[in-house]
Amino acid sequence: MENEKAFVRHFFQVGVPQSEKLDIIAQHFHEKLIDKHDHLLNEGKISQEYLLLESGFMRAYSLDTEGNEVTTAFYGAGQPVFDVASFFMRTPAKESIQALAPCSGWVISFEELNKLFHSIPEFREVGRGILVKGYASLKLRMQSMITETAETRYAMLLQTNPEIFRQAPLKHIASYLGITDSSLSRIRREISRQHK
Amino acid sequence: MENEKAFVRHFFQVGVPQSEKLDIIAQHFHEKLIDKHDHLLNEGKISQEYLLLESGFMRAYSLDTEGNEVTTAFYGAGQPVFDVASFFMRTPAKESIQALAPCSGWVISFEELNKLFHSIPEFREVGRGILVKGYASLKLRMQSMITETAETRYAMLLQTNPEIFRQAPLKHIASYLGITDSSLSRIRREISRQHK
DNA sequence: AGCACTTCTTGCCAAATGACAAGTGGATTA
DNA sequence: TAATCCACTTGTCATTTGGCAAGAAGTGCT
Repeated sequence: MENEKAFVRHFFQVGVPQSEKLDIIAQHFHEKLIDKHDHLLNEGKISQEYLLLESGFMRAYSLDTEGNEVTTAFYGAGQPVFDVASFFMRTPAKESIQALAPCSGWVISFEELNKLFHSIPEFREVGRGILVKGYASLKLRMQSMITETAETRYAMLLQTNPEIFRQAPLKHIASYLGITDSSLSRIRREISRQHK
Repeated sequence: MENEKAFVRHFFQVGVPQSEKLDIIAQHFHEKLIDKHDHLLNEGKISQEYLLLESGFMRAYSLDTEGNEVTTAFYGAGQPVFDVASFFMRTPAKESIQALAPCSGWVISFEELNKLFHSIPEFREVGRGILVKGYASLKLRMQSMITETAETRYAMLLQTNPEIFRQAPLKHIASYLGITDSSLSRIRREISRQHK
């Protein structure tokens, strides 16, 4: 049996308990390696691959009207990585997805994923859950952006996602938090002063 | 025939062309009227109703840590209205949904909606499309929050969703834009000066 | 009509953040 | 090794925004 795809099977095991169905699901995923700094998706292209990231670290980013990069998401091992709008609506992506470390994972195409959704009800429930959770966390982030200061947002990110700070340069984290890298640097100085 | 449910049928007609399937779908929706200022959903409750708004105007809002209301969404006629996370994950809602004008529409329960999703593939495609579009527009809003000034966000909202300004008080619009009502007032003054 | 309440504006000042430029140290590369 | 680039910090100053309080105008209720 394809024991190399243990990661894929494990990922869906809670939602799809039956081993035979897990087999079918796992069959449709293919291994994917991405070098550091390489892209899974480029702005303007249509997202073709739904990736389950087994190891490594990635980020999504887009360009604002002045051409500055804005990091919109970070992805660690164990997370699904794809551009929701581009992948499901088959429209050109408004952002790029890039590896910040050497990455390995498993991909499936839109057509294959849809086939599985149609043939395995539990699998499409998992798929919907992934969408809904992404939606919910984006909403939380928006809420935090509106109601909290940059310093609080920084402190919370550091507490809840410390791995981001080990893998991403501060300028990416700054734009993710909605501030400039200078401001982030000042915030860090203030916090380090308080901790003396 | 249930011609009173023409709105529901029309809503799904593009995604579900077959009249017999539209019949089945329409059968599962029930009429709902909401008085001005009344709630479709209260924070802490589990969202039970997926609403298609036929007429009226609504908003979603939550409370920040200091107890201030933050408006997170506006809904006009023709839009689906529900708390994605609460409805699909069956968890307590983090926000409330309130009518800003007398509303009428059509609701379906989680169980009934799921039944339809499982039995009518085209219908679940429409359902996914609604989710994905909501996700995409929330992402756009986050991008705008990060890269644009409050004045630009105001100007764009006024241009793209002028109906909001006819139906919602400025304080709701302000928190939706991520600023205080005082700041919004100042922004409006500056813009009106420029237009002289 | 009268009263309370809400909405919106405005002024004043403080705090947060941005823009720009310079400088340091580390990593990479020719 | 030298040159270059990148990440991060820091300083200065301008701009944006918030907090707070007051007031005008409109709305709704009794």
